[in-house]
Amino acid sequence: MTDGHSVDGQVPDRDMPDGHPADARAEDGGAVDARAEAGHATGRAVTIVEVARHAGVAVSTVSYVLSGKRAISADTRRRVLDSVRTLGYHPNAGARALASKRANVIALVLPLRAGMHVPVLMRFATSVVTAARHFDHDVLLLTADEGLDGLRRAAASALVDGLVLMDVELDDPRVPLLRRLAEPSVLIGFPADAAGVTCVDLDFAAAGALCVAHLADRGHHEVVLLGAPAVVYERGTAFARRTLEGFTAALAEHGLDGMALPCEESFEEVHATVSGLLAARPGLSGLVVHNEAAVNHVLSSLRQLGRKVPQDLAVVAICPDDVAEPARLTSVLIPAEEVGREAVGLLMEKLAGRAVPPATLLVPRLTVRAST
Amino acid sequence: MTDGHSVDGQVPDRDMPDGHPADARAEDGGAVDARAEAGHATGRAVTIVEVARHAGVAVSTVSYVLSGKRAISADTRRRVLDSVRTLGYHPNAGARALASKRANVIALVLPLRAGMHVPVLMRFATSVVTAARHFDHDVLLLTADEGLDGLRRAAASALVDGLVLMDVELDDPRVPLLRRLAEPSVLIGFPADAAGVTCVDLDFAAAGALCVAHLADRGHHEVVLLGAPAVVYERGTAFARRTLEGFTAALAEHGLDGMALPCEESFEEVHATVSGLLAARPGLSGLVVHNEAAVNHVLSSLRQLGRKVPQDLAVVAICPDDVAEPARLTSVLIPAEEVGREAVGLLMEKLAGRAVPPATLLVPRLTVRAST
DNA sequence: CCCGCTAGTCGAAGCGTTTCGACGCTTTCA
DNA sequence: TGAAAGCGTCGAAACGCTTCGACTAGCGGG
Repeated sequence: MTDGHSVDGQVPDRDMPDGHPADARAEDGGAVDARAEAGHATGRAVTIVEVARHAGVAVSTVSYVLSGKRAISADTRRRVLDSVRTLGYHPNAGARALASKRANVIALVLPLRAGMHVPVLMRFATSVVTAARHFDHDVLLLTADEGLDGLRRAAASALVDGLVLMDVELDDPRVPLLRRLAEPSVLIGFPADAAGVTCVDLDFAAAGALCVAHLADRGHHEVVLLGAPAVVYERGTAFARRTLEGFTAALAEHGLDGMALPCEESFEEVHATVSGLLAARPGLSGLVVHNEAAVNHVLSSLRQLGRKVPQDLAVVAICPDDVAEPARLTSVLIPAEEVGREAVGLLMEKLAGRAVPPATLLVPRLTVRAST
Repeated sequence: MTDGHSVDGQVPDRDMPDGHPADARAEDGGAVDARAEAGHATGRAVTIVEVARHAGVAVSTVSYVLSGKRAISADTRRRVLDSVRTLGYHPNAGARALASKRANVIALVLPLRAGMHVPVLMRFATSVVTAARHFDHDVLLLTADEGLDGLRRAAASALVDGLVLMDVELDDPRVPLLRRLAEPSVLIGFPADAAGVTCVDLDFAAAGALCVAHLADRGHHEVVLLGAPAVVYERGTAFARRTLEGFTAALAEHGLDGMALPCEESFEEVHATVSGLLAARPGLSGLVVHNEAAVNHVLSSLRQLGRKVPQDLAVVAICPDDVAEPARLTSVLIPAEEVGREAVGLLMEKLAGRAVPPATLLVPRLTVRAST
């Protein structure tokens, strides 16, 4: 409940005892960086020349202090850093990009397509932003509307140094373009032909298999996978297909009976699917749900049909923890944070000119909760 | 699947079999020709100097053709534009920003807080991106993690020209900062003290009142508002509070009996709230739901409790159309697209140095569907 | 004692644009 | 018939930073 304000602690200019921030004058007294007019949004910004003058050194020395690319004596370094703080200096991003040929910005390309679970997408997105900031990079948001031209434009104009793409399809038109782009890129998800591109994702095939193995362990003989909406499969979305493959293979491997069904996201459709399924398969005792939006509906539906979880039916979900946890669902976590971090990490490696593995598959982990 | 190549057609780099109109510098000739591979992401990018040489004009002329800031003869314009296309020229964003003091990038600040409905947030976000692109601007994504420092940094380094902030609280710590920033900003939502900042949002007070009026029209005498999770109110989120105010005022105005309740988002909690409510208020006949995440649970819950909508209970929702439509809910639309577009439009006006109204309230519209 | 190092610093040359002032020409209009 | 007022174009000066090469000391090794 104090969440809304927890951020404040990190912020120097809101330390006022009462809620009403006093006027700018009072704040400036306290904050180190505020003395220069910089604190007050005056017109012109502080430049490196002024910092150099203030510290009594050459412009290049300031630059080297800030970048650490050459040795600087402790004394000089301190003086420069002091001046930077006193004047409230922030390097001009455009000038820096022009001179260094690095914008320190990466593009996050996220097509918002039907059937994708937006909250999960956003978790990826925020983890990418956070990770990028750790490398002192910012994130430019590119959406589908502009299509390939958006990527081309951002790359060609040196607006961004590299790209992270989400929601990759098996036959994704962006992939051939990426192969030809000078800027490095990392995909979250796997296209059918991943040659020449760098990909990272949860190992969904292993995840599907893991769910089956868990249910087999628990002694179930007949299990069904409720997956993404049909449109997602038709489009060839990689993660959905791969889960399906892993699930199917594991079924055979463990000698279980079962099948997979796509699953829409409205309560009515879920309910129809579930009740149809239960009617058709009286022996069914295990359910794998790989659809964040539908998973709660599935549980409601089972409740409404009078089936107890896990007594009558065991349920394993493949979804983020914040969906699984409140519902006390045994689940394979979708590690959005980790994937985003990994993607950015790989991109930074490529930007540094280092080689990276073309494919990174994160090992799925299953957490047992109350539903199996 | 041919998409990946159809766009390539726009980069006419195959016009070259014929020699280019004799380039004076033989030595450079190689560089120009190499540009033919521009479509193929070769190393160095085309610069305005090469375009100027290719078109046989001065660099400044190319710039003026592209910016339209000075009159250029039709003939020259055509030649320059041809060269631009032939060489696949994209102005360097950093250089442009440095020289013009405009990055052509705006920041989208979106704190991802508990209780906010992410899909709705994303609709705002994408509409902001789309609108920004119409003004030839890109969007930098800033999240909460960096807090105020993120804003300060982006603004001070001239990374962005202006900011759009979402999910504004009544007492938002970002507002005082914005007032002091040189960069213009627009808030989506209203803080308690909106002096000195530009805000735009749906008129939630009017929306709440509109729902009550509609129910009163339908002859209901006792109505309840199911709102956002409690934490959202405690935090002082403006839109939640304002809906509440509008609702309460309208209740009095129409002489209706009723009250407002916060509402959590899990099915169990919703169900508890709803059944408690029905037990406590046997006369209740109308429900206003302002909680995108809970609205489907409310309907499930009513179904489970054997209450028919709208016969036993009328339901009006305040939510985006894609939630209301499938459920056939009478609703007041949250016009995310329109709000985003308006916010960007206002920001562009401010960037152009023009005055804008400090507050823009979009008039709510109610769509009658099957639930009332 | 000279040489070559290294650490620490400086000056200046770009980086690719935009934009300002200037320069010839034409038109226009007192 | 000039003066004034465009029009279309050019050259060059910024813009604020990074980075390269050069320079100076101080120092250890031959």
